[in-house]
Amino acid sequence: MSTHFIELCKLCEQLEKEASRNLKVNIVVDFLRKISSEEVKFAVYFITGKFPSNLLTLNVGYSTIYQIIKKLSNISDNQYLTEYNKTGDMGETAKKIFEIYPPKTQKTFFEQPSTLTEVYEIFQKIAEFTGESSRVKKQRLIESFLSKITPLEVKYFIKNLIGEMRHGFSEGLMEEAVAKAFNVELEKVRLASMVTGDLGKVCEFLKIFGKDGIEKISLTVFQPIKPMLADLAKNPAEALIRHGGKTSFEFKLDGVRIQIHKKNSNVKIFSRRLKEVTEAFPEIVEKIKHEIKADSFVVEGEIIPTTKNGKPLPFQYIMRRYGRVKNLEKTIKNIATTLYLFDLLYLDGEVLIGKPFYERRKKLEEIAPNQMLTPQLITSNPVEAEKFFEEAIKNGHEGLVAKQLESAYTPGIRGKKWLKIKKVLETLDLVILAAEYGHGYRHDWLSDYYLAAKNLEVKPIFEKDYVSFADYVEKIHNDRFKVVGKTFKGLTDEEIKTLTGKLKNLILEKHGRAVILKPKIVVEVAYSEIQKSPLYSCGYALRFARIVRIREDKTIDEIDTTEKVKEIFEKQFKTTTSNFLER
DNA sequence: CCTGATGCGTC
DNA sequence: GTCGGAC
DNA sequence: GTCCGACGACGCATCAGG
Repeated sequence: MSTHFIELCKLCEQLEKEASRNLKVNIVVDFLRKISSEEVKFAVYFITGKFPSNLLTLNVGYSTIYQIIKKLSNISDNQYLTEYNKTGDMGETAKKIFEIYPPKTQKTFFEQPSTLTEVYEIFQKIAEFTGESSRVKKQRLIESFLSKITPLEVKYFIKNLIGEMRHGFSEGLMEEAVAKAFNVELEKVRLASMVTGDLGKVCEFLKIFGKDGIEKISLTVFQPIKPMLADLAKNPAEALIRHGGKTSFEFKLDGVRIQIHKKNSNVKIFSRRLKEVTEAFPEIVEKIKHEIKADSFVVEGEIIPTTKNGKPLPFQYIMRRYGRVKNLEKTIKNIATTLYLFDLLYLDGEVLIGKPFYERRKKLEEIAPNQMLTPQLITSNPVEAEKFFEEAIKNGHEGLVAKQLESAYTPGIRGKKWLKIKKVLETLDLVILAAEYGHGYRHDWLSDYYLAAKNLEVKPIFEKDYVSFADYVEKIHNDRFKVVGKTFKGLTDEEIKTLTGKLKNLILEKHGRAVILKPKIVVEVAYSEIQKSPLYSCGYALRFARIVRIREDKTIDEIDTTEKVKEIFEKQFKTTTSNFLER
């Protein structure tokens, strides 16, 4: 017996209205129970709005869907914008538009509503189109499907294309629902989800084999596992307290997190989101083959970009290597990498994720050469810990990760057992030069802010062509300010609401959902790093910028300058890699 | 053959 | 990746 | 303590279109 997509859409509408998590879970539990084993995994994907990334890559985004909605309903940009502004949600907007302007179709009489299987097949087909004119093919397929279904189905089909459900029910609560639906302990569901990377499959397994089916799921070589995550701690001392007085500290390295699976001479490297990236790192594969003394294993670590003699380079460099298929050999010559391992999850037939961290690390030390391990310090002394932290920073790393010695490798339940401690940089005082209306629950507020520093060398760029909105904003202000980033983080909803009111009085120009402002509001901004920017005209951008507070006490004459930004950028890597960066 | 738009995945 | 809000 | 939904910069590949 198959389930209709419209039933699932109605379920999602209920989730959207219901605030209580427990009730949301119960609604989904009932749904999962009555659905067939063939379709239950589709339900899991559609409700959470996420397909396992190794399963489907749609290559359809916001922009394509916007064109489709416009074409099918024949509305103007302004009509769309007016409707979108009411909710800030693309699916809901399409639903409303199609209710008033239904797509012209040749609807067959007696057409049956689509089943979950049929809808999934559409997604599969969308993903399968590649190569020449594939974008048109994807678009046509979506258009023809959207013209056949009801506005409510359109809403959720589009939400699934984008992957933003906005009904407050995501992976975490879905795990709870699955556990409850099949009478299995939540921890077991989470564990199974972690080792398969696919909660839908876990659910299917439970449907077929019943509650004992969960015991059959365990870590397998070449089946990537979801990585254990870390919580944030302010400083090493806090980490020590939270870990009960004694803990293991490791350098926190700024690269890409990877897990490496090996069986005999076969090696595969997987990313944090379980994508295979073996091709991009042939030198790592060789190292693994020759320098680790074991036949089959799963290890976890970080690949960071380095100079030839192993000094860390800025994060941006690793991205030139990551996922690359073109000019791979040449890039390998220019950007070296260094592999650091920090965990061992499986070794020669034995699954180790249930074992305490110190034991896994000990076994890792037995099979891997010392220089391949992340530097570690086990201590109960806050002073020593602080020194170790300073050492990490001095060597050009991000900070430390603290790992409770007794902790198993688990998905994020019962408190995160790993804690990251990151270096703190001095904040910058910047002016808000433009803003954008937000999306979803923030659609009524100017919640995304363009942050700019004072530009001392005022050389207006009237003759120069601007390429980006940020460039245009600078031009409006005669280049007196330079944009160094955008942020939506740090203010409370209440502060955003108040600020929106103030900003509305400063509007110079409106551009769609963006506004250009008189320079007036000064904010103190924190960030984790200053990057080289190919986008902003001043050449620098803040990484992970967030507003610390609004500086009512400061005027725009007192904000920081682009010179200061440049100084901080240069200071960041001075100790380790300045020579490399200058060439 | 080159360039800009678009989407994906890393942090 | 980081943050605030809600349960 | 946990989960969720807001969205950032960057670098790559791919495709559309001149």
